[in-house]
Amino acid sequence: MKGIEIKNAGLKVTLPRLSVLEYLANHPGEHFSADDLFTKMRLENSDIGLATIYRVLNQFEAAGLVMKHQFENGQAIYELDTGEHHDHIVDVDTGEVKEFINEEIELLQQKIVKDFGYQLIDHKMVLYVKKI
Amino acid sequence: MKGIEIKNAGLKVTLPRLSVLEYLANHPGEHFSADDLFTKMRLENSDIGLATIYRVLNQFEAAGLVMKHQFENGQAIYELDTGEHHDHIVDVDTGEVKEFINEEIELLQQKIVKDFGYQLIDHKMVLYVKKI
DNA sequence: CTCCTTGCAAACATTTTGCATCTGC
DNA sequence: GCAGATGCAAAATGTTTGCAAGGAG
Repeated sequence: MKGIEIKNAGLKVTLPRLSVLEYLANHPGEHFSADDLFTKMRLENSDIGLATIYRVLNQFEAAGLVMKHQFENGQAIYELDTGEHHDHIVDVDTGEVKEFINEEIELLQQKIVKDFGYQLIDHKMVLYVKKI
Repeated sequence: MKGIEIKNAGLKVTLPRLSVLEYLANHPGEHFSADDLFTKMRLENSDIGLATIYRVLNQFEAAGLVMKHQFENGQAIYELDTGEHHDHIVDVDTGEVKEFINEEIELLQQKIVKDFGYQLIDHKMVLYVKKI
């Protein structure tokens, strides 16, 4: 069960928190808005509230359990943080999101910020694409 | 004057549109939210409305005159589109935004999406940094 | 003169917060 | 039993839209 991760985050192990974490874990590689989760979790089982989903996602993000993204759609998108860093490809026609990683680019980014006199804390790269 | 660019976008050359475009042109390399523009333009001269700023910025974005960005702050940020593509470095402590471009990364991005069977429409890279 | 544009206020969409109730430990 | 968590409704935030009045061509 996912209880340990929640406890390690300093949070009580409650049903809504477990539900959110398990829902995300059961849908690896997928990306959900808070409202997506609300609608789908309501259908599947629970009587969770939307405000709780927002609160829980924020707590999980602070704890490093989930990642939050802002693509161009206005609403934030969440996914489980598996620890493996990756960037995103968004199909502008379908809205489909895929993941990728490229070591060469990662190294170039380090070099760029060092040249500016900074250290890299985080980064975000999104490629907007169409099918050929 | 900036009137020609507005006319070329198929829009009437009006005072609010001129004011926004000139304000951006007079502050090159800076990045503004709609509300930033509203507040600062009200102070400087005009009696422009916030809704007009949003409408004008959207029209200018569609016309390719300005670029719109979503960093992690919730509100959209606009800057003049000079035609020279660049990416962004955001200092997480100060909020300061700098611009950079790296040809090698641009080429790698093309290669990545081609390997996925896509064509690259647009992309966005933001490096979040701290001073060393 | 006509159509497009404006400013204002109201509507909207997303996210956060206040509060009484409920739950995990 | 108590501190913390929940659901709901209300508030807050950022952006868009309806509309009567104003302005460009």
